[in-house]
This record gives sequence, structure tokens and C-alpha cells, in this order.
Amino acid sequence: MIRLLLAEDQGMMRGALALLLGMEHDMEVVAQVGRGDEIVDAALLSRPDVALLDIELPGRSGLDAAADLRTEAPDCRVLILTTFGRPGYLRRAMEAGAAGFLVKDGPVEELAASIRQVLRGETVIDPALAAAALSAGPNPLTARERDALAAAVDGATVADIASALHLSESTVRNYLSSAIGKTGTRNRMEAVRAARRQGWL
Amino acid sequence: MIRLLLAEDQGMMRGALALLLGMEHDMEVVAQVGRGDEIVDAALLSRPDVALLDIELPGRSGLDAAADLRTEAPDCRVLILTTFGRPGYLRRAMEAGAAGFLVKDGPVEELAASIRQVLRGETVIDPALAAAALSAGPNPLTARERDALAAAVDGATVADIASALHLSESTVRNYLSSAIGKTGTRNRMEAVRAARRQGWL
DNA sequence: CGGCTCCCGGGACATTTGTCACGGCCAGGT
DNA sequence: ACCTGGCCGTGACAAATGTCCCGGGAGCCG
Repeated sequence: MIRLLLAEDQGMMRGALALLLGMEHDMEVVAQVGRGDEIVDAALLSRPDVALLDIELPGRSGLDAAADLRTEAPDCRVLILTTFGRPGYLRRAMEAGAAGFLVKDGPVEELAASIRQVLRGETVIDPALAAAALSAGPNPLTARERDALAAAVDGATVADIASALHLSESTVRNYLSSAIGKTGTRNRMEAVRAARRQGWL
Repeated sequence: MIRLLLAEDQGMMRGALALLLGMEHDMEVVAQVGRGDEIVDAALLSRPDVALLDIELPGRSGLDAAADLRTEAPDCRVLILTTFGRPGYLRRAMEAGAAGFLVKDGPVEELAASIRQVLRGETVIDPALAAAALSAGPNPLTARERDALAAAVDGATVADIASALHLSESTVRNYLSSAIGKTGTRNRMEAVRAARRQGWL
């Protein structure tokens, strides 16, 4: 029996996947969580063979949780299942030691097949996405540029970002300006969108 | 047998729901589409009793499609199934003649139960969401303010918006300013976010 | 009819934002 | 020891943005 952990914030999606996978004759869902910061605890408790993780979760990113599992539960393989096939996400997933990366498009049959594949020690990635991730190159933004950009997502002013990051307003503007330059965009919002599309956020 | 139409852009979600609902003894999924502009055609072809529509779809909004079904296939009940329980969405869904409004959180069991409820002529809405929609009041933005705000989502400049809407830059700035005032926000991006959270976009 | 609101535009103004040039500090590699 | 690159800050400047005035026209309603 393949023991599965399911981490997904949308209740209906989580429930549907759990029912479907539970119907496979060789699988059972031994844990379900809706938050990223519950993944490690649940994994330690229920000892799954494969953890199916969404990326964008409340509490803690699925990518961070994947890295945690690498050290806390090394014999649990991680399969990332996400809505967005962003190149940067794929790259970070691989660096976090994930064994596979699936997008939520594509047929459901793909899911069970990929789980078995991962359990056999193979790595499963959408070829087109892998090509995009390689051609895009690594994240050119520095840590602070990312911080500034991330703090700017919801329309915060320079003053807001500066106080949130304990920086001077001038510094914040310099970071934003260089981030805008590196993304080849015209203003803060375009830079944010470009960075998110690449999975750099 | 209850005949169902399923409109949902995420392949995995669509497939999972189709399988689950198909397993109910009194239901069958007679049509599945991944785009909003295929809903009416599919409904005319397969004559479903209930159409399960996501809102944010490529091609055409599920809300617009619901309004279309009202006239093109009047005996097909519409059940909106969406990720975001925005007050404005609920309001528009009701105005479009929807028989129910579900969010994708909450358990899967809710789904089949709601479908049967809708078919009995009842209206199904999350009470908390209904309260929020009523207390929020109607959309205070004028049509042009909405247009300007919608065109500003991805970091477009005033010049971009002006040329996209065939307006003068002064006019665009006036619309944006009044939208910012009505949403009680400080700049364009906060206004966009506030409007989207309310479902006013 | 007068009043109202929405649509569209112009002009002036303060504020914010984005850019550039310039410092200094510290860690890393050659 | 030197250079490079990230980090943090300043000051100044042009451009974009947001606000407040002001018009006129169209439609709707009491």
C-alpha cells in the first residue's frame, strides 16, 4: 500500500483528490492538511511514502515545507502539485529535493501514474516546463530586491515598504528601480507581475 | 438521472469532479468544457438539468454565460462554483439568474447535496456570504470607472489606459481618482485590489 | 422645466515614483 | 592586496500619479 499525504488549501479539491486516490487499489491517503505549517507534523505522525504538496498554502510555502521534509522525513518523497507552472517554482522545487512537479491542468489519470513513477525513484516533470525553466535562467534578483518587490505587491507606498523592511526610503527606491531594470519593465507593478510569472517572488 | 454540465478551467479539478459526480447513483456528467465561450453550445447540445459553472474562465466569464443560459436554455439551472466568495460575484450571480452559489472550500459532499437541492427548486447560498454581500451594498463604481480600473490591473500607465479606452489622459486620471476615492484607498493598485476583493472588477 | 448623475475633457498643482550619480561598509574570490 | 558585488544610505532631478478646480453635453425623473 502506498501511503499518501495531501496538502492542498482548497477544501473541495483536497476532498476530491483524496477520494479519487483512495479508490486506487494500491493507495491510501493517510493524512490531509490545508495549511503549509501542518505538513511536517502530519508527515512525522503518519509516515507517508509520498507527499503531494501544493505550493501556495497559508502558513508556509509548499516549497519550504518540501525542504523541511528533506531533513525531517528523508524517506518521504515529495511531489509538487501546483496551479502555476512557473519556471522559478520548478527550479526551487528541484533545489528543495522534490521528486516531481505536476501542474493542475492535464488529466487526473496523470496523477496516480506519476505517484507510482516517483515511488520507483524516477523524476517526473513536464518536458515543456523543464525547457522553459532552463531557458529562463536563474533568478537575477538579490534577496533585498525580492523583499522590496514582495512588499510592494498590494499597492504599498515606498514609505510603507521602508518601514516594513526597516530601511530608508531612498534605499527602497533604489532596490525597486534595479528590480524594474532587471525585469525589463516600466514600473513597480509590471516588475511585480513579471517576477511572479517567473516564480521569483 | 440528473444530467450535469461541468465548466471549469483546471483540468485536474474538472476531471476529479466529473469522476466523483459520475459516481453518484442518480447523476451523470453529460458535458465538460474548459472555456467560458463553449458553455452555451455544449448546453444546447447536451441539454443538462444543472450547469456547474466556474466564474473565472478563459473566453467568457461564467457569470456572463449564466445570463446567456437564462435565455438560451431556460430549463437548465445554474449553480456557480468558484474559488472566491466575493460579495459582488454573488450579487451578479443572482442577477444573472443563478440558482446557487458555492465556494470551492468546504467539503465535497456539499456539492452533490447542493445539486439535488437546486433541482428541487431551492436556492443554495452560504449564509455568511449572503450577509457579507448584503452588508457590502451594491457596486458604487460607474461603468467607466470599472473599465479604467480593469485596464490598470497589470501596471499599465495612464497613457496605456487612455489609448486602450480611446480616452484622454485627463479623463482617465479623473476616473482613477474617483475610483480611489470610492474604494477608500490611497493609490491605483490598492483600489484595484479592493475592487477585486469585492467582486467589482 | 429644473435638478440630478454620468460621461468626457482641460488645466493647475502637490505628491509620489523612477533614475542617476555618488558615497561607505563588508564579504568573497583571484 | 585588489577587485567585485551585495548592502545601505544621500541628494537631486524628470516623469508619472493623484487631487482639485473648471467646463459642456446627454439622459433620466419629479
